[in-house]
Amino acid sequence: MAEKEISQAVISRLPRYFRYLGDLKEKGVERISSQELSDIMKVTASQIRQDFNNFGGFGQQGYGYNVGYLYDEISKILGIDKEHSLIIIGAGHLGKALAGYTNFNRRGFVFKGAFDCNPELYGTKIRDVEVRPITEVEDFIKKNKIEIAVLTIPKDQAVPMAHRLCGCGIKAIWNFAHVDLEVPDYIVVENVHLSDSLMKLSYNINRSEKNN
Amino acid sequence: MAEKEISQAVISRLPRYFRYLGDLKEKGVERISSQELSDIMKVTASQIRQDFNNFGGFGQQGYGYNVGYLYDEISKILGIDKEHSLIIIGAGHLGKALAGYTNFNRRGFVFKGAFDCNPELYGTKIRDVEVRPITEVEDFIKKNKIEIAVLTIPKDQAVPMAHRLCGCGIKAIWNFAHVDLEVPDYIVVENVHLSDSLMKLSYNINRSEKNN
DNA sequence: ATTATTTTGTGGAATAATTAACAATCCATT
DNA sequence: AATGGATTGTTAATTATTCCACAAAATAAT
Repeated sequence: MAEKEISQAVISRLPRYFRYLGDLKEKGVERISSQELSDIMKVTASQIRQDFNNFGGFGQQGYGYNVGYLYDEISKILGIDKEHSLIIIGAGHLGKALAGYTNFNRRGFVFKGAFDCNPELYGTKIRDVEVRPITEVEDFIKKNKIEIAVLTIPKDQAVPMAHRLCGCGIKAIWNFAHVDLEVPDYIVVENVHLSDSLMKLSYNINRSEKNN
Repeated sequence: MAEKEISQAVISRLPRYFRYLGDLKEKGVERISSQELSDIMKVTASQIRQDFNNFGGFGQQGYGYNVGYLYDEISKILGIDKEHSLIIIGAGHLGKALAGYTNFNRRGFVFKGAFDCNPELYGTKIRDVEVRPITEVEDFIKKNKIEIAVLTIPKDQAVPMAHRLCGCGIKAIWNFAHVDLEVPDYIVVENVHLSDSLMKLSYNINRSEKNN
């Protein structure tokens, strides 16, 4: 099953297409051409067509793309047409913020559990889910077939925790700790390094001041 | 002052170099070659040298790079050798989480104010900073010369809020709302689209399952 | 039905990013 | 001081990405 590998550059753009198509769908727009989408999204029409073509043509010559159909196809490509179970490790503000995003739930990400090492939090609730001691995490993952672990714990705890998680059937880690995790090939890691993002912003302030 | 424009691909890698150099510095490592750094960071030595050379050579032939010096130079490039004042708009969990990152403070990002439109939050405190009504935001920015506004509010409020902010001397917006902001050229926007990140993760779970 | 118009899918050109290779040059040792 | 070894800075080659242009195919109009 060796399909042509699709570059992460393309994948990174899909959620944005998805977002705009969702908006269009809500507005009742039924069809759209790559040119119209190009105008709205400020990317070239050529790139839009190229991107969609990576997955086989979704459009029709002389017509354009059917918004609803394209929306559904992208959701299949992204794998958000199915449910994904998810636990949050680290019940601080960030963990709570992520658990609270109703948006994620709508997209099929189901929040099933929260864990922390602070005994004061045990039994408290985040969106009807009670916080459990971190010692129970392995069992919980196995029993509930959890796919995704969200790591919102300090960097020094993140590496050993990732190690623990890899042994019990987890498929992916959404990592908010400011550290690179080392995991086996078959485990997916998606990093959100907020401080990196803020430094990029800082650089661009600097640059903008020099140029203007 | 038209220096050669440096690609955002390079800029995106600088914070990661910075992080690793900081770790090395703490461990007391004084010098490092591109090859050694390459082994640790899992990128090519060639890319490391190429990246640093965009800003003029920081190394010395036959010696390598001085860790402390390189660290300082990168911090200057990123503009984190100076202080940046920052306010948070939206005092929910995410806003609180970001305000609480002691890391940011260490990097020179100084948390000066928090704003919300929920009257119940007025006067409550986040790290010794009291939450103010959103109506006061323009005055506050002007009086306190705020550089960065962190947007942690719902998407439908984000666009008009960005518009308000642009008029009062803000330099950059760190945007956590799931929407693209339209701002003038001279305002820097750094987006953190968490749902996009989660969708990418979902795609990669799918892919990983097909390939293994 | 025929023709004109629209718009995709796609091959190839242009641009950008990454990697390889190596001469220049600095450090370290004798 | 001279020699050998190490390692950068930099040019060239390779690979990846983006953009252009147009034939093919469908829609819409007459």
